[in-house]
Amino acid sequence: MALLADSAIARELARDSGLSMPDYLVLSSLSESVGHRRRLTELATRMQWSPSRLSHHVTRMEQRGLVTRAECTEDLRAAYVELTEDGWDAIRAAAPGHVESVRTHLIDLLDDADLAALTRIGEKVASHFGEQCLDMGADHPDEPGQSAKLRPVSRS
Amino acid sequence: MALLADSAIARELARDSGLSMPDYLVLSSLSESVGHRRRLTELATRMQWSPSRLSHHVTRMEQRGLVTRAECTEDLRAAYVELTEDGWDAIRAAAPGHVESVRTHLIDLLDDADLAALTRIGEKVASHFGEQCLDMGADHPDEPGQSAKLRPVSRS
DNA sequence: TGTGCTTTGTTGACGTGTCACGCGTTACGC
DNA sequence: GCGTAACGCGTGACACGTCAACAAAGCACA
Repeated sequence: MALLADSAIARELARDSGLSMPDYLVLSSLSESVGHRRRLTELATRMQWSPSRLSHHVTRMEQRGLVTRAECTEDLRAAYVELTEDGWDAIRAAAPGHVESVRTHLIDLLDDADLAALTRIGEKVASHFGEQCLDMGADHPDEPGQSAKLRPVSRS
Repeated sequence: MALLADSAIARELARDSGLSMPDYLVLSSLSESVGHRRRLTELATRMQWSPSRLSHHVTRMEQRGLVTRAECTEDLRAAYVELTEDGWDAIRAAAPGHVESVRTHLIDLLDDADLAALTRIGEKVASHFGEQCLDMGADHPDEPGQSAKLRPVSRS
């Protein structure tokens, strides 16, 4: 079910933009942040990732030139992850195709009742666990990085 | 949503039985098969896995003594995967706790309408893709290996 | 000041999964 | 039969994640 959709969407993303799904999520989240940068832990909690996971992934993305690490003068333990030019280009190029892909492989298949049921189920399961999957609001919707939320879509 | 449930269920499985989710799936599928054995490709298609993935995973499970490879005399290219004693013990020990876990973390949270919606959505998405996620029927329900289908559960 | 706890992040080992490729076997057209 | 294509499987390189251990910086408090 969702797994099928997921992997198809991921494949299309990789094919069309050379980005993996995690790449996309990181770039997207950074692109929504002030100054296109963010503290590692902050980004990790925001994305519900473990710090370790993010650190590993940032390392890989750094090697491909999509992001950089920058040190934080106020707190010497901390580190910033920052979008590079290439990273910004990449996410800008990838976003439209990706949301399109999500739409055709998932959203458009379902009617309003399905979508409602889906979000309802999501909420139940989420609240059964520790919650905090709520939203914690994007503070600077900058342009790309549509989080592909499950809200109904006004089809043309 | 499903991701949360998934990982919680996987964690419990690992804690209680030392099996990973993929381990469980392989063992479960084998336990439902005639002679507790199956051709690699056959098993792979049945599980919707790539042959490569299954091969890798069987290698790992082989090292832990859960399954064995056996050669196939009719077709020398082919190979069987076979449940060992230990593998059979492992799946038998793990199954009840696992279905219980699925129940408490997913099924029991949802009412009938939710479950109906979930299967409906699943079908839509599945049929949008190549289908064949239909059933291809287990040919020898032997005992364990409950596939954790999304059918409503008669609660006591 | 020093002592110990917390926070932040990195690292290594390892399990898992994909993709591309190679090798031997089988099937098939001629 | 014989050449070739298709099949079944294994493998290596690499991406992705988790877990546990660790280092360094901040912080609290006597």
